[in-house]
Amino acid sequence: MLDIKWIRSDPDGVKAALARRGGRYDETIDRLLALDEERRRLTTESESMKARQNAASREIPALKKSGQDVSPLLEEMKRLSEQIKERAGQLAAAEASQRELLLGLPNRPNADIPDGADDRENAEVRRWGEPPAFEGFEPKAHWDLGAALGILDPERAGKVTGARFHFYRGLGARLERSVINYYLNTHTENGYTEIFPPFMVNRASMTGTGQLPKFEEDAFKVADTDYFLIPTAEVPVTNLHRDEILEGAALPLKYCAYSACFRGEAGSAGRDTRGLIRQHQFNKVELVQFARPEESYAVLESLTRDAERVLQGLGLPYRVVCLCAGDLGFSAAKTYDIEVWLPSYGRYCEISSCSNFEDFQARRASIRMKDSAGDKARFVHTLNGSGVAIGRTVAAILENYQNADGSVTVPEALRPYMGCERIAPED
RNA sequence: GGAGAAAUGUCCGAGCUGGUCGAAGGAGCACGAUUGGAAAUCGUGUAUACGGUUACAGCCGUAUCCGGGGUUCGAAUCCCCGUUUCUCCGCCA
Repeated sequence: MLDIKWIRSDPDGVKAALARRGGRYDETIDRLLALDEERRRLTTESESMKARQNAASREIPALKKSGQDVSPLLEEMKRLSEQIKERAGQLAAAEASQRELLLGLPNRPNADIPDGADDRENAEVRRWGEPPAFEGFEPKAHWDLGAALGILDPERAGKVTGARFHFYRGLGARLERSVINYYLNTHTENGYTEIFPPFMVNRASMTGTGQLPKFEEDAFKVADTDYFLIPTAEVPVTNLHRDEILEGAALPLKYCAYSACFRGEAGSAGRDTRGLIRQHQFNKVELVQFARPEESYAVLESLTRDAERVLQGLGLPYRVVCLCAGDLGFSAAKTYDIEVWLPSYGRYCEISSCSNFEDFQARRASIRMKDSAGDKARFVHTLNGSGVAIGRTVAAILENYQNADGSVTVPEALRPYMGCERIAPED
């Protein structure tokens, strides 16, 4: 949520900043300003009426005590009370409309990120590792490897549930579990506190991190409740400190969390229909940090490095790109995507997204900080990044570590978890 | 799932036969006095948000006694709905 004071004091600056995203927000901002003026007028009016009412409330008992007739005053107050109620209704309506418009506005992009309309204009920041050569054979896609090895079974998942779900089997299931454990262990050894969150959250939490109200169609809602299946552990973990004032000395708070993630993937019909890349349910280890505002961009750099660390540990080639303004997510001010090399796609493919939300989420979720008791509380900056997606990691391991005979070599770092060095076709 | 009880400021805890209650009292904390220093004692102070005004001092106003609605001239106090916690029963991993 943007600060209404900023919008009020610099509407043209807001319009210019949001225009970089490519959407049209000028009209919303103009409506917001008009509504804000109306809201403040109603506030002033109703507050002065309430002041009169409160004054009378103090007079009435005294007048009664001295035996005076208070009925004319009561008559006046009855009328006033009705006017106050009328104002209260108007004010509530104005506040609700204003909040709705504010909640619908995306975050302001950081001034330093590149301009651009879509992912073609993202800026590559660095690369790590080399795509494998595959001497003497044509590499297979992970879904073909998975079928041949008997470790991935989307067909039966289609029967049991529906499209975009998978059964993992045998060493496939074990590989998924090993990657989760390897990631969590790496991050907790690196100073992150492990969280195992609820996989369903309420509406306030979904609003706090920015999934609602605008993107309700993307979420799975549990029927007959007000709960949503989480699209990412970012939601429960960021909302862990909703409506709290954090101690400045404790910042940054660093959390990592495994969760299953559930996404409707509305609007992506026909994309990535095969394999593990785009599923309604997938696993992810997420990194979340709560930072002092003045440190948040340094934290974004270190958080991104922390996410990269696990790919380096697995020896998977990747690159880091800085998203251009047009490709930026709704809540983010700046985002680095980490893209892993996927031979079947013949290109780098998103496996992690590390973002600084500045105070956008903190304002929605009311997460503040204070250095000492006398200080005025101010909003923290929230950050998160996948550290990293598990299904896509498994896809990348299968494809990058495949051998000419159809087997897959287990990366060194996973062998203690897997208890084997190779995944070979079942006899 | 059923039946009861509860939710007050940083904490504990009054008020809950509606009226001057932002809210007694205590603890804690801060400052001051006392002391060679400390403990004890005494004194003073001790919420947040928003709006207005102003010299960023301050002052004025509004809101906040779990959340939301209602009754009333007036609600921490009465009524309704919800949430959470506790106790008992049921059910279970």
